[in-house]
Amino acid sequence: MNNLISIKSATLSEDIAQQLTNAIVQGQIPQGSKISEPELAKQYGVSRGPLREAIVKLEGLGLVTRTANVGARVIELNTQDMLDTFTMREALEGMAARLAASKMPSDEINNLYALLDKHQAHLDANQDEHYVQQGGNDDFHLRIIHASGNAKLIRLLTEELYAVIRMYRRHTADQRSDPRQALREHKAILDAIANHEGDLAELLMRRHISRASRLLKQAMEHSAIASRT
Amino acid sequence: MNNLISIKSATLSEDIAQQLTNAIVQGQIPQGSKISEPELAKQYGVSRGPLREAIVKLEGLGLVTRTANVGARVIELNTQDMLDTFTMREALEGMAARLAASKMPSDEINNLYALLDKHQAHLDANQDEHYVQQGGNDDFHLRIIHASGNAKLIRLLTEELYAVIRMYRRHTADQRSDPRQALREHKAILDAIANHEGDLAELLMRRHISRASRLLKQAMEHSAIASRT
DNA sequence: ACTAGCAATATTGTTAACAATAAAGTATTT
DNA sequence: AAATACTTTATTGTTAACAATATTGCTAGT
Repeated sequence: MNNLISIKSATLSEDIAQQLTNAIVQGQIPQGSKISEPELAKQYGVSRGPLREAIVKLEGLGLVTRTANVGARVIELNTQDMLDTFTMREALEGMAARLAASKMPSDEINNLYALLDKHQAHLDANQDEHYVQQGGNDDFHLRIIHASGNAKLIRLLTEELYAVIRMYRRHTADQRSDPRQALREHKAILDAIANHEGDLAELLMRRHISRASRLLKQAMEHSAIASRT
Repeated sequence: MNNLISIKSATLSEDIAQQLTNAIVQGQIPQGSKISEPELAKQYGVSRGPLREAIVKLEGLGLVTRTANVGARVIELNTQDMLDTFTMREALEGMAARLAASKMPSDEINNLYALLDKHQAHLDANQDEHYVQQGGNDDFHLRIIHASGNAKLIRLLTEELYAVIRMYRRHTADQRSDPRQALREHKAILDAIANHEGDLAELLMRRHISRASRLLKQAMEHSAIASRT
């Protein structure tokens, strides 16, 4: 069951943390469910020590909440928390776009234009398929974040907040997102960056995320996730 | 030695994490020093289990860095990391000020005006003493952050990033900060919030933090901290 | 004298047993 | 029959011993 992606990390604890993160983000461990230490330890074939360390890490990532002498539970997605999280994203990725506009080397800008062309081609080819934000190295947002050159910002967005964001994206399946509109916005942001217009880049990135957040909100309110409370 | 503030938490791990955080922020455990598990365990009178959990938490707070099979080291403050951190603060606290401008109830606004008056009185009384940003409930910034009403933002700023920010503040002693100027800026920010001018509040908060960051940079470059590398 | 390889030591990672707290179930009382 | 107190059970928190890795110090060779 766990032979999906079994990356041998340097330490068991890291390995388990990674696997647990994926399992939670992908919904294999359902929202609100209790994390039983003995059960999971047996399931992953480790002792409770490394498993507990992993749980502490997940708590830091905001994927589980722990209460003393009771245990850990997987968080439950709800509209308010999503809105709060995306407001933070607005602030942080907006700043990332601003920084990128002043620092991004021209060859990387060209790479990004090429990436957007690739996305465009993909959209033209697969007419109806809803163009998922892939989350890999082809993710426009990740590229902008890295281009900010701010190590702390990069770590916060790509390591600490990213898991939760991915969770929201995945569980709502981005049904109503309009991929062509998103791509247009990406292009506008990149144009601003290419022209070294930091103010504009920040503004556009904020609007882009704000719009995504509104769409997600609608999707959540009309889906089972909201009513699962 | 540790009877300074020995808060009995529900669990040993939390307790140790709190004590270690304070010890690092206040410099009792020096920057760059190695965290020896056996040593600290003996010192705090606990076994290595809870201590390790505490270290994992501190890693999440960015106070220590860990490498597998080698151990944990206290971070070393340096100018670049400080600038990166304060850039994030600009984005996040700027957003907090914007949100506060749209949400803050009028009685809390009055409370804050009273607080600033108190700060003013304190400055008038103690002419030369450099008005430390106290970090308690009297801290203007904390009040604005809480007024944002964004639970995720509050947690991030006051629980995850705050320890490191306090560390920078303390280790540079804010020598060159001009408390009267800072107070004027606080008043301007509060005015904007009182008038529900979100854009302005955000702009002013960003400038305020940016200025503090420039001053800190100067202080660090002319102090022993920068040369300790 | 300096470098390279090896042995010894100490530290971290992991495990399993023990203690303490909370949850569940049962019995007893009103 | 319902509610409360108590007992039992299971889970979390903690400890101490064991395994594995990295560092240190020594020896030998050039």
